Amino acid sequence: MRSENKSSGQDRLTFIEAARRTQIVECAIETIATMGYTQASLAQIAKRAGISKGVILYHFANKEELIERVVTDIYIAGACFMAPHIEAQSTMSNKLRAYLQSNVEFISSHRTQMVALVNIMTSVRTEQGKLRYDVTAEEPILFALEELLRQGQQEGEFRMFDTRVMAVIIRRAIDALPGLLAADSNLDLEPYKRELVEMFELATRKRA
Amino acid sequence: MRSENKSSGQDRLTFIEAARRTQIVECAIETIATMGYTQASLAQIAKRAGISKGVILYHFANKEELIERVVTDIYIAGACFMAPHIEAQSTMSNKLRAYLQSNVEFISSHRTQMVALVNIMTSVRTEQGKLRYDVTAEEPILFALEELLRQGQQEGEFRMFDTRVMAVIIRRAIDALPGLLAADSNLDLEPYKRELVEMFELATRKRA
Amino acid sequence: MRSENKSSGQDRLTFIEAARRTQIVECAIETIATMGYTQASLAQIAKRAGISKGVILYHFANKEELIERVVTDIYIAGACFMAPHIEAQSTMSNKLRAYLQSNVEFISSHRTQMVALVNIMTSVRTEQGKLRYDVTAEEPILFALEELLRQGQQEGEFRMFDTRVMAVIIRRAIDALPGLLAADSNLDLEPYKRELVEMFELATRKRA
Amino acid sequence: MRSENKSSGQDRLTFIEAARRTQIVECAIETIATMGYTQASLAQIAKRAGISKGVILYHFANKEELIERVVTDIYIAGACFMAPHIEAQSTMSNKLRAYLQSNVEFISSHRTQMVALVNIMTSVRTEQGKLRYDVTAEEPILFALEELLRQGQQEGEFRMFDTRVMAVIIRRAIDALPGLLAADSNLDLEPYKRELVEMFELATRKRA
DNA sequence: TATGAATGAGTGTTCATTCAT
DNA sequence: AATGAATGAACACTCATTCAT
Repeated sequence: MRSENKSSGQDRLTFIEAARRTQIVECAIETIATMGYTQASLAQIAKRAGISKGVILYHFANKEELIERVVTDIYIAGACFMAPHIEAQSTMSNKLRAYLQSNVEFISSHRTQMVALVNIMTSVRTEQGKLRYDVTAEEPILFALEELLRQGQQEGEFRMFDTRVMAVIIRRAIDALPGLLAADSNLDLEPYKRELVEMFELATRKRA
Repeated sequence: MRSENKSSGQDRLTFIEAARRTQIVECAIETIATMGYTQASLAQIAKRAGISKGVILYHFANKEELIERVVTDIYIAGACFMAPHIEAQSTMSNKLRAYLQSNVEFISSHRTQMVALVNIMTSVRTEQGKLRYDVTAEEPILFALEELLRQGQQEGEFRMFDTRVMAVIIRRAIDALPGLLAADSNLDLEPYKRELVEMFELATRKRA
Repeated sequence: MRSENKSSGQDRLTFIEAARRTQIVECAIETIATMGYTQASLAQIAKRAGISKGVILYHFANKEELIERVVTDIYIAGACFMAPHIEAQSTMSNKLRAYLQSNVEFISSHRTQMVALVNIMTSVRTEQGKLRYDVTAEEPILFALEELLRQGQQEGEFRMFDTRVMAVIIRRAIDALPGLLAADSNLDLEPYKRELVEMFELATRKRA
Repeated sequence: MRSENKSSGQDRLTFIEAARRTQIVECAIETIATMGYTQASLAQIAKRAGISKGVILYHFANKEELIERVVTDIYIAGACFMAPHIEAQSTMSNKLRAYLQSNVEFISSHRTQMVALVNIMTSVRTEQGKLRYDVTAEEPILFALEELLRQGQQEGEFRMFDTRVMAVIIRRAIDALPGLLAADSNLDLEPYKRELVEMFELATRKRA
């Protein structure tokens, strides 16, 4: 098992081990998306997976470790999906549009994951009571977006707004979508995509 | 006590009863803001109030009722503060600016309450696992804002965006602030206010 | 309840509270004496007391706090029993005899308590793995005995042995008795008392 | 493996098998000495040995069997060290002195083992809750010492004390040392050795 | 010979809630 | 109007043990 004897050389996981971990992560996502993080006890997750509670703690040292894995798995999937779209564009305003569009598309095609993710982000707290995975705490993500905006300003495409404020608002606008999906899982996100693109083009472009 | 024998006469609460309820609500707010909703057990709230756990459940039928009171108290205070500012304006774009400005000002001057509120909004769930007090679930608030936007469109001040989408994004942008305050309680909100006003003016105004 | 709101002024406990605490402590003692500390879970103790597990944790913040109470209760009872016997003697060698005799008598008349106590002393460990209540860690007790021995040396009654070593051996010799009782609860301790008195008289007295 | 198919041939163990068993026993000793018996789970022992938990249970039928092996290994080593010293003496009082001295020396030179042993002796219990390896339960050891004392009395070297009581006290005095070492692993045992020898000579010798 | 995987009973602890006083 | 007492279900987590490979 991974968490106990990491001494076994490489981090290469057994086939079966990797499969179990994936299965558990998926069941955790479904459980959290369905019942909310607070109700998603290990017992509930195990029940959904059709395994015993102990199995989870065999593969993950903690509930914390499981949740962290859920979060990073989703983040990585999102980044892998979005990156090519953004890099394919040359101007910064086109990159911003690609950022918004591909992000909404990813959310739209990964609804369960996104509902779970937002759930986690707004629920899990550190021992000091601060949100553990909050957008505002997700510095890397926020910073990358700020960087894009800054570059757009330097190259004369964007007006001189406060990049931190704009980045926060953009992330918040995007992160609203999973919440909307949680309330109505059949919601059509197309209008949101169009509107987001237009709105932030208007809000960022250099004034005439 | 209120919850059990509200039939036994008028809805007028005893003086002492009202005071106790107010005190408990305030302590609940402080506790939630400090430790997060999940850690804010009745025991913790009672401890902060210097009373026994039972007292809370004497004045409120259950924890749910207490939390609901916390939420509505804060909402009412916010609405009372914002309304005059908005009504003082005649054009819809000025009303929107007043909406944004007064909302940020209220948040800035009620930090503890706002942190608690956002905490509740992102934590409390119904039995079905849906967020109980989410912005998206706060139809009245969202609807009022949509109404303002719609009227601005009708009067030719605003361009023809999707009012629901715009309303959601505006609310999300504003609701980001308490989260930022929770992370850094000394944060200066002035730049956010300025930027929000400018951004949404750009995003809503009729194109040249 | 005591552990939660110690704000209530004096440490005066309710009648019923004190009774419950006493009852729980007694049941804890019986359970530990019967099944050993390791098996004496809160569930077992509660079962023996005919109450729910939660009641114990209502009256004692921790299992740790309960155990500490068990230990100090027994210590205090022992000290209260032995003190008058020792103080009644004027010479130090007579005080040592009174110490040994009264201690054995106390053990003999509090068999269950003593078995539980030794059980705890040899089982409970700190987070660093050291015994929490070991004789060797019971400095006050050891120190008091050393003091008696030292005074006996100063007054010329005892020979010049290492007081710390002698004190440890005396305590160990006495602490052996509960273990013997645990193995055979009907064991007659009289011979032990006589022999202990004689042995340590021979071992401590000034050589001819 | 040994426990299951010991019938399938001689009791001769494979080389590799013997080595593994020795290694596991040593790691168990270190783990118990370091963290205390209660914390010394199979997982911890396996971790220290760099092997999987299952290996231990492959070589030992259960935890109990492993612990028993730990205990007997240490006992045998102690007996092998002490026996020659004792047998080299002709008078019984000299034998008693040799017994005490060689025992303290063995303890002093096998600190880890002794700490582990005492840990086990004071922790492991039978299903009925009695100590499994307690001194008082170690009849053979106690009996051998009693025999030495009895012979000393018969040959007129020792006074007529109760041999059982004296044997218990001697064993308890000696068994105190590992506990002292656990608390302070650099403790110098020389004073203890000298004092023990003198004390028990005074306590056992025929009165003038 | 060895291991990774899984289990299920058990641990101490928290908590909203009930109820008699 | 208020409290102290009690409850029982739920929680994350630990552990010795089993078993197929």
